[in-house]
Amino acid sequence: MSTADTTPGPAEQPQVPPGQPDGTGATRELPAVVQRLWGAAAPRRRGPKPALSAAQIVQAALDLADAEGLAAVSMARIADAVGYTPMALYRHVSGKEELLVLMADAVAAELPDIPAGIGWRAGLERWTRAQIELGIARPWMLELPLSAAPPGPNRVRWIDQAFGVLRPVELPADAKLAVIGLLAQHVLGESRVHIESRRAAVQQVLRESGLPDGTPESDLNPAAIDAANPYADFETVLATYADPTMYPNLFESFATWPDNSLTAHSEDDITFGISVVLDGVEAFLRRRGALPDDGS
Amino acid sequence: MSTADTTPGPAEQPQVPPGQPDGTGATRELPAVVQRLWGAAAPRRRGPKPALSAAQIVQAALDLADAEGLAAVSMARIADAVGYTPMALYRHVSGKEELLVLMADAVAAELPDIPAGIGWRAGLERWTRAQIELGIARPWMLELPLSAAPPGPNRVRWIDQAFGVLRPVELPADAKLAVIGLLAQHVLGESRVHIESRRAAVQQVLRESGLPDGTPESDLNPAAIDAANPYADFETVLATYADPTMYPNLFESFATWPDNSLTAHSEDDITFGISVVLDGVEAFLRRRGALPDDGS
DNA sequence: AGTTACTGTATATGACCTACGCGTTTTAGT
DNA sequence: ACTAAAACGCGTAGGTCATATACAGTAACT
Repeated sequence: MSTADTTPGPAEQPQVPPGQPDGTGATRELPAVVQRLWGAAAPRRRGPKPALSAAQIVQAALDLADAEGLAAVSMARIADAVGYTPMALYRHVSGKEELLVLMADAVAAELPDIPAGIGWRAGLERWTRAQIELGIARPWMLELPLSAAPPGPNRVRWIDQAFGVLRPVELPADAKLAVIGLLAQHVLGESRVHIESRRAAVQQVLRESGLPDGTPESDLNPAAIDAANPYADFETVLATYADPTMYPNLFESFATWPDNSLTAHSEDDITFGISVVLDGVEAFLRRRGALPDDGS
Repeated sequence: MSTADTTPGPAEQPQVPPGQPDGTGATRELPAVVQRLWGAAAPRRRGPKPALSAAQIVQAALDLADAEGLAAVSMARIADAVGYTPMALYRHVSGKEELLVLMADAVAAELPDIPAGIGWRAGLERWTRAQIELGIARPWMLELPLSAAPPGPNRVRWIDQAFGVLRPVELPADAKLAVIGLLAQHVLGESRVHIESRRAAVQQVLRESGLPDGTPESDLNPAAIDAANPYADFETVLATYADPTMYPNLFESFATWPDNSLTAHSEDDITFGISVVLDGVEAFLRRRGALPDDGS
């Protein structure tokens, strides 16, 4: 409910679709979805007052995705949720693709503010971790076909936060952007791995307890899920099919394994990933002489 | 989806576990797709000799995906390509989900061997770069819903290669696996960014030259694509809608930008990402005392 | 021979996105 | 106040998709 219900964008650009000629000559027509993303301040027009709104539609889509996954997000289901017919949605959203883009930006609104003055490393760690946690809380985000999705206000705000963290670091802006982009990539992969690993663990618990496939995760013992080995399938496959002469290096490592079994991806792995990447970033910053003297 | 309640599927006949149950006690029923992935040597049975094969189907799917993207990969299109009816495919593949898993493993067969003895860092760089290049060559790979996809022989071989690279490094196997997993994540994000950046550049060239949206990339001047600024949309959006007071840190960095414009993601960014991550890995290895003395 | 298992096919179902056109409602311009 | 334009929500329908089901032909085994 606290999400983007009303976009109070001060940049109220009434209805002028093309960018304005502001000297830079960047007068290029922007996709319609961009206008919808950026406030697109409703210019009072004729006709009946709309009973439905894009925000309502997006909210219903978010609820659906949270409850039943992205596959459940269909125009029909959304229309049902808001109490209208499927075709009514098309008055407020150009199509499903645009809806997904709006969803992607809407979730970014929930990302927290990074407090200033906590240092670049702690700041970047918070920035990265917040995104990973968001990805874990809303696994469907990773399924979004974000191919070349235009940036929305909330996502830009999140980038702005990263630049805020990097404010005391003396580095050209393009280098900062490269670092931020690197962390954003890491986030994507890390939450993906975490989610898949958890899904595998849930599957294993389901199989062991003999419950049907559609059992909701809430019916399971959380401790059992944490204890389950998400690599169980992998191990079984290797033991059943794989030939040691075919994968000599893998089996050699297996042999020296403490208990011959793989360890689960967990919270510790998230910390591991962040710290390794930030170590790399720190090396980069040092090499560029970008760290203040107290940043040793 | 797993909504199929106890639906055995049309192609469920060979319940004979094709692999040799070698008495390790790990006799757990594996998903049917695993059997198809791992050889699953067809036991000569009665009936007409199959004219079609799973390999043909997968190949046709790969061709389709390469030519027109993953969205073009439908059972009907594949059937048309191989000259059979859509339902014929289900005799060789349990469904579309399995087909996608088979595709994912099939492309991994093209990954090269990493030569031994080139050192852990150069080896891991090759390993990482090869994957990124594969992702760029086949962008649809990143759209695959690989949720908890079981590993296939080619993918396991690729993991084995990584363990081969890390052979001289003294590290417990689980730590090696964590490092490999971290790099695999990085690969995912890096190719994704690269692809989206390129797609944006193509779009920009298309718009500038006034060509229709469906124009194949091959009709464009490659030099123009390389020269195009993939951040053009981002810049225009910021200039048109964004308020500097709303994104102070971002605009401050903008102000000190050399030429006030963003730089393109290119080959250099791939190198940057790999080197930063490997720097982090190196710091980790050093901390664990895992590097041989000559590895300074 | 008969039996059995396996092949590819034809038909059908349900879900999905969305183009098109309709009647209705409200406001802008006169 | 009156009119006309514009926007609203809806009904219908068409196309694509994955796949369940029933069927006819074929090859091996008994």
